[in-house]
Amino acid sequence: MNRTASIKDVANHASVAVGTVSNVLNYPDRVSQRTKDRVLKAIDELGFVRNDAARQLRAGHSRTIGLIVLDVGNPFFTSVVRAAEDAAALHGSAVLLGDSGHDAGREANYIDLFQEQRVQGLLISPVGDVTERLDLLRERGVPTVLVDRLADEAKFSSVAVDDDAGGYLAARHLLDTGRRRLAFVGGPTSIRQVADRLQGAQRAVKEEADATLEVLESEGQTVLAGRSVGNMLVERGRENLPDGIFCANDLLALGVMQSLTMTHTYRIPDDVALIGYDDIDFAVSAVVPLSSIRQPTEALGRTAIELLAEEVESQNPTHRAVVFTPELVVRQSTGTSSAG
Amino acid sequence: MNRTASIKDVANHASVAVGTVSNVLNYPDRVSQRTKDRVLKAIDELGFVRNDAARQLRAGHSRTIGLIVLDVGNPFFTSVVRAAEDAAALHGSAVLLGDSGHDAGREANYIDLFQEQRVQGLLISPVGDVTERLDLLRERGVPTVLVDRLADEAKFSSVAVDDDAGGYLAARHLLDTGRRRLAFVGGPTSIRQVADRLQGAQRAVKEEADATLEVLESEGQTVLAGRSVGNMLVERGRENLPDGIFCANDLLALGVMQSLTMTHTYRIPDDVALIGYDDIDFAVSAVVPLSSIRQPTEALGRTAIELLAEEVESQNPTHRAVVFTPELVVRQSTGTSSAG
DNA sequence: TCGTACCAATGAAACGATTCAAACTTTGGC
DNA sequence: GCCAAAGTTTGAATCGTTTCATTGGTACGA
Repeated sequence: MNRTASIKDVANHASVAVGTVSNVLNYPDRVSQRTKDRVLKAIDELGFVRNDAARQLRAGHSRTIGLIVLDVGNPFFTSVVRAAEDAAALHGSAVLLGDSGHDAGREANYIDLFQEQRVQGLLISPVGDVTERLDLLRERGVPTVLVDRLADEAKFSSVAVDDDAGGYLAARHLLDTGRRRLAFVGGPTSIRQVADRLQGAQRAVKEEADATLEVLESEGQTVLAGRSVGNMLVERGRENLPDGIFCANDLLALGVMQSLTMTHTYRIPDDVALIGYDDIDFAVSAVVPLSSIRQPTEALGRTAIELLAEEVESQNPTHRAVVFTPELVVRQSTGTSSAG
Repeated sequence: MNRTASIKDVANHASVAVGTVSNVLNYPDRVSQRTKDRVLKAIDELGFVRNDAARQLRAGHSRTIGLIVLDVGNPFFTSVVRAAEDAAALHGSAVLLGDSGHDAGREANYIDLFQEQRVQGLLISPVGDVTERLDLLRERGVPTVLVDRLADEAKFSSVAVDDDAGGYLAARHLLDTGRRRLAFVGGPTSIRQVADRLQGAQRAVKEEADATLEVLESEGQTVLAGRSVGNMLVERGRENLPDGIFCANDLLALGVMQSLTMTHTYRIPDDVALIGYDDIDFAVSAVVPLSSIRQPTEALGRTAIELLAEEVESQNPTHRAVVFTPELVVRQSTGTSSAG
């Protein structure tokens, strides 16, 4: 077999017109059972596969949606992607995935590629400030939904998670379990997520007259950064130790946990309660299973697709910004002091 | 602006023929500087973006390569993807990424989608046994390279990593640092990777007359599975403890490490050396930085693209199977007994 | 028997690029 | 000033679908 079969080959083989073959594929109800059978048989025998380029060219629109994330390795995005794919499948669309890796150049490449492919629309978790590029997309009429980033509602729809609420949730949980001398670990605070989570925590702490919140700025958001903050706490000694620690993400929390438990100086949660953020897979299998704040990633992905579908279907551009509230996951690291 | 500009609009706007616009885009050398400038200006003013569907339809082939992996969340695949994207970019192609999530249905959907898109070729890390489906692809003339899976060289090219060599490397390292009573942790051994790594380890142990290798089968490849094996070891007591442990992956090793160090009964590497496999990000930030076997994921991704390019360019199907040897990464967990 | 619906099937036109033979223009040698 | 060669530009044909006005056939009621 030399060339892949075309719809014309199928038509000849089944002794029908090309339009009929097309109808079998797109509007089966318009075709009688008898000819439908013949055509399907011919398709099977010739191994015909629809040429999407031709279909798209004629139909004027594709069946694909572009999705550009900052890092496919990040479980947060992995989960969003999975949900988006499933939701898109329900709409009969497929997702083309691009990984910008926080690199503006790669992101630009993907935007160009997806434009050339004439995707139905674009879901993007943008690198830094790309207002100009996104404005261009808007002018070109490519419906776009921002993921994990709030947008000017006059211009774009967006889905995001309320980090302030997440911070509040974490701190409130520590307070509810009787902790009063809290510490926040995270940094740099120039990162919006970190700042918002801190702000939420502060809001919760203000509700309790006798509660305090100390901010321990970390150098980055890694296990090692967490461990060095933890080591510092160990050195400060027992009387200066907070009784509840909220870390801006789980990696930091795992690092802090390593420092505090490695030396066997302190016990979690008896001496100090610990809560992280993101609920990564490792949280549950830490030495002391880690309480955390879980982001509704499936809902994010699903809703992003739905917002995009809205934009695609309706002509007049009414944008919506959907904000989700994260969820508290309680594990042993913030259990009520069990040692008694 | 209603409709996106076509090449014809550009031609009108610049007062040239459509063929000239096409030449500007594809063969700039054939066009004089003067008209090139005029055309580029028109392209800019109209915001023209090439319609890839039309180009592909006429040109007969696309500029995209399909890549289907088992799990984008797995750092192994993330790294392969990244390398493949970069290598493809050098060839002027873009990678469309599909995540089968170990699900044959999703995999089939992506294969269909990519066929309809008429990708240049397919890189796939297949779910289970898909010989039939892949044979179909071969008949249809879609060049295919298997990733992380050896293939019948008469049919497909493939890239893979030599797990036997990796197992040998790990065990040999333990032996070289003076350990003699080794243990292998992993399971189920029905997984090819696990079996091969074990086999390699056994080969190394046979080289030393006084060395032994005990197999501790785990239930899965998770931190928790590792921890339960570790707890079992702790209970066995010091005299029955191996002095070197090789885990089939890093998660298991981290679990074993938790058990052994949590109780402060044993010290790593003084009482027992520990080495994992995969060199995940967490390995370096474990309580005791974990030695591991690193797979050459970048080389895998790059080579897969190159093999595919070979198949696309040459007509006669000569397939190659490229096998890479993994690399030993020494960290503290197998350091020579420093406590002395 | 005729007229009217209705249902199926037809096939030419269109989508927007690339390709390529042909037409046109410029250059340089004599 | 003429001619050939080299360099540019042209525009019709083509890729494989979808779309849709039109045709052919059948059934039913008058």
